[in-house]
Amino acid sequence: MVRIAPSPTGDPHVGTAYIALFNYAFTKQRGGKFLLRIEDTDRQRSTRQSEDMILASLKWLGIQWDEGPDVGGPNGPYRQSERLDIYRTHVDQLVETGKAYWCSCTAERLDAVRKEQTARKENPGYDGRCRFRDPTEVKAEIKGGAPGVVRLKIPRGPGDPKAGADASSSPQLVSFVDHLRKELEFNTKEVDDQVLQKSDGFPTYHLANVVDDHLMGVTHVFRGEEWISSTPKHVLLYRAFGWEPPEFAHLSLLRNSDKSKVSKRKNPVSLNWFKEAGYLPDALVNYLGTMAFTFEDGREIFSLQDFVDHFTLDRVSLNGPVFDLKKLLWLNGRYLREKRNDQQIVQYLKERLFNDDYLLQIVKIAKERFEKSEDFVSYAPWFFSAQPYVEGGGDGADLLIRGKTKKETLALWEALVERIDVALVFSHDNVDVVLKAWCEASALSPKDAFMPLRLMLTAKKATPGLPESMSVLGRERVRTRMRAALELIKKLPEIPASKPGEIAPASSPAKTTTTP
RNA sequence: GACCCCAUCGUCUAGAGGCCCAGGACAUUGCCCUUUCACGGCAAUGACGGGGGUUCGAAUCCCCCUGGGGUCGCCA
Repeated sequence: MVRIAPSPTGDPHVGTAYIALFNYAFTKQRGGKFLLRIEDTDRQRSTRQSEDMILASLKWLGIQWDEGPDVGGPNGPYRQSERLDIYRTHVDQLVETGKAYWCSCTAERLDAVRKEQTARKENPGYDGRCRFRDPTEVKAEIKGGAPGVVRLKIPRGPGDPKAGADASSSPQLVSFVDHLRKELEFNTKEVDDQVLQKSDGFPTYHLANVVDDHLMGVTHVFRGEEWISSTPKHVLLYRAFGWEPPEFAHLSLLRNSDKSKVSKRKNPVSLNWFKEAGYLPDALVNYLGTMAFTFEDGREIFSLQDFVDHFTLDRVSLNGPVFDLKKLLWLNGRYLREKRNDQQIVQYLKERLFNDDYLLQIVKIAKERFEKSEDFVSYAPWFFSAQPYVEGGGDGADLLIRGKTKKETLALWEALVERIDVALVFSHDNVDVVLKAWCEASALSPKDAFMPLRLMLTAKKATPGLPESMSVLGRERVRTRMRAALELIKKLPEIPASKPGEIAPASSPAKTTTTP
């Protein structure tokens, strides 16, 4: 029994699919079950909409689970928010057996402690104040309104600054086997007295995932490398409950081209985007498979079933693979040519690109501007191409903002992408607000800023209004187009002024015009 | 900074001591096919991070360094 346990915050992530795929292959090969659990313990950020998208995306990719919130199963419920009483019981049990304790420290105090520790060059972490206090006193404070959390009492060894009266005489080591590596060992002085239950009564990931994995009968945990350093906490938790931990294996993380952990700021990561941008699910699954696995016979093109059939842990690689959109594109092309017939492609185009819903949105914002059907095609081709500006051969010179240097322009566009990223809903009205706020904060006039923006998104000077065009394109496409265009700007020679075609002297007054 | 993980072409990787002056794929470049562009075919460029060991012999084993990454939250 394995699981994928996504957190329903935001868009479905390509990393979720990647981890899900490896879990799926491992368990299906040995006839095991695959369950999907929703880790919605973050009350603020979890949404049902996000959950729905994640489920839909994984299904789109053909990765189907045997148990989950939508299909049910013997180990439900599969949403952590529906298992609160279970966690509470378990937390109580830990407190009663002295394996965990209540803590009433405020966020301010914790910050201060961390600061001091950092200043003293100690590792930041909870200092264990409430661990050594009278529990009834702590309880009273919590009743009186102090925040109340429950922390795990990590066994402490000698020389551990957080040990207090609990220091045992021998070093406290925790080890576990990572099936893709070897035995990994940690000293508990590197492990924090982790919060298990937050002050809102919800469990933290650490508690919920351990309790659920145990109760749901999960035998193997395949997850991202980012979890290695919290695995000791989990092992200690299993131990506190008196349970046997599952087998662990940590997969290396997908990377941006600069080798950092893949992120939306540097790469498209939303499965929604891949779907909208015309990537085929089987091609994407194939590609994700190649990110950390190679077939013994060297084949690079394989189906999900092939992957399941041939998967083996000793052919999993641990280098952090760079997610290379170019290679995915090549693969996708081969799938389109070799694994789809003409009829299927027509069908696919209708569904993905020329579906009624999308066309309707476009017509709604563009119809005033055309008089016959073909006008529509010549007027709005950028609704149907991935990167119109870049593909159109633009060099980026006309994307500079009037009166700004290259560097200033880049900073401004970056700031706008940032605002677009955090906008709650990508509706016409919201985009309008975002654009206006950005102009205002940057002391820009829309007149100077909107044309280059329009160009980078559409490669055209005449388009429907920017906010409505952007909202129809959607956040992911807007971000991707902007990022691609920014790369072009970066390659531009350093020219102080920004009027295309105009060579400004070194003593250009451009800089003096940057502030109104 | 502390702890941990990782280390072969620009990228994904093959390679589990001699078969490797390192093989494949993407990307790049050139040629062929072709009215064009693609597709396809052929070819070229291109890597074992550095230093010590072990060994008759090391990309492969060990150590150190370096580099990259992750974690250090009442987020997962």
